[in-house]
Amino acid sequence: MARTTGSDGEKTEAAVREAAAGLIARYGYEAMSMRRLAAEVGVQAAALYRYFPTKEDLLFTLMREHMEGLIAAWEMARPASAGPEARLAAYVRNHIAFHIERRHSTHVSNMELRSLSHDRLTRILRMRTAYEKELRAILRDGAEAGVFSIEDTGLTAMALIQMMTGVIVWFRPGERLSVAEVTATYLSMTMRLVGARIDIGIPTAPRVPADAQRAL
Amino acid sequence: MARTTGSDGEKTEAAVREAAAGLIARYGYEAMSMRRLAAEVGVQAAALYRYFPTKEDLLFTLMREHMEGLIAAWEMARPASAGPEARLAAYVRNHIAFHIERRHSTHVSNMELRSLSHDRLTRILRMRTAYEKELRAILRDGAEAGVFSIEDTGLTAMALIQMMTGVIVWFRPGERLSVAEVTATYLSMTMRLVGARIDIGIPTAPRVPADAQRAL
DNA sequence: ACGATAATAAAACAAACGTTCAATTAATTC
DNA sequence: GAATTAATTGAACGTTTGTTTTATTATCGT
Repeated sequence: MARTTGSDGEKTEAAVREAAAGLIARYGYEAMSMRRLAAEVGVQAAALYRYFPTKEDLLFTLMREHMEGLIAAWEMARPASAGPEARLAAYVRNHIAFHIERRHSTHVSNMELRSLSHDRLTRILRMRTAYEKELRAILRDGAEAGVFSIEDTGLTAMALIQMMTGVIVWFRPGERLSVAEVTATYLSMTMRLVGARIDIGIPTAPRVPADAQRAL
Repeated sequence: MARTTGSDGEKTEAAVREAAAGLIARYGYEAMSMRRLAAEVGVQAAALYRYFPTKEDLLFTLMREHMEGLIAAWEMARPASAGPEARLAAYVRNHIAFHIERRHSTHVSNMELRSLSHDRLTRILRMRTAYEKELRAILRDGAEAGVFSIEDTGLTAMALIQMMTGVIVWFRPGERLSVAEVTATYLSMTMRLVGARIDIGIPTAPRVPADAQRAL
């Protein structure tokens, strides 16, 4: 009734993170009890407190690492120097790929913000704002360069992000559409939405050519 | 310690509904206790059970009435016979207006589905699907008539709905933009997104003419 | 082989939860 | 004005919650 054979702190902590993201995504933060989480990991509830002082610490860790991962992914994917269209395309591709790959933590980071304390909420929102600022900069540059037609940069950025993040609500891998197909379609919807004239770079998608593309 | 002067069943029930929508939207269904809700209404927790047998019944009632209201609003707003552009414009206007007006119940209906029992979840999703089907029909008609350029009808419908519903996440009345301005901008973003050539009907918005509208 | 430490189990805590029940008073009906 | 019904209170029930404490065992460095 104590330490079990083969137990390893790092592995347990990783298992807790993953199980927590899954359970919170499915049932919600408040609905997930520490005992249920412990059972999912195959451990007693008290063991969780060796890795996370409180339940909220666990939630905050998941969110912080999600946002850090998102920003890091964008910094890797960001083109060093390119036109607004190419930068926007890179942003869309990175955003959709990241959010589909990390569905659970995306759900957590988007739906459970209200369960954070004021300070921690502020810190997460700061990261989010920094990430969204990148998109606004791209849109502004494109509008000033005359390659985009945008009425309101901030509003367009929010609309695009909501649209893209919404993928995780209905997308299930292995159903009608592949990730590449979804990404390609969202890319052309984005380009049309911002008023870009040409559909730059859909090279990754071996997709059936669109039946009606006259507007471009 | 019993019936209070001036107490009225109908008024209390309405107050419970409204307070519940607000509390659930702010703190989440699981985080809202029946005692907290009762305190908000100015009543004891036991009194709530005169109107709603269980907490989940209350949640389901809020969601069902939200969806019924949304569908009813669309049936009122739907043009009897008009082209796809006008029908799409009506859909967008109705959707945004309804969701901004009923921010709280929208939040509830979108975020708390997982707290419903299987049967009730099915019933709510059925209503939602019926509502979304209207949009898909408009998009399909427009694509077939050649006035829209759409790659994937279902995917475009989901993208539009996510984009429009997302308004409630950041929009706060009385800030930078008015409802009319937001609606007008979303309308033209929608029209561009579906590849419509002309921007039919933005007559309701006394907006500063967009600085860059070259694509239309 | 052994001491130190890492990892866990088991039991317990007070607090909060949804819900029920009997008692009590206001409003309505006849 | 008495009888009936509507609306609510206050107290209580058994569970479940997040968390703490203490004891116990596995692992690792030496």
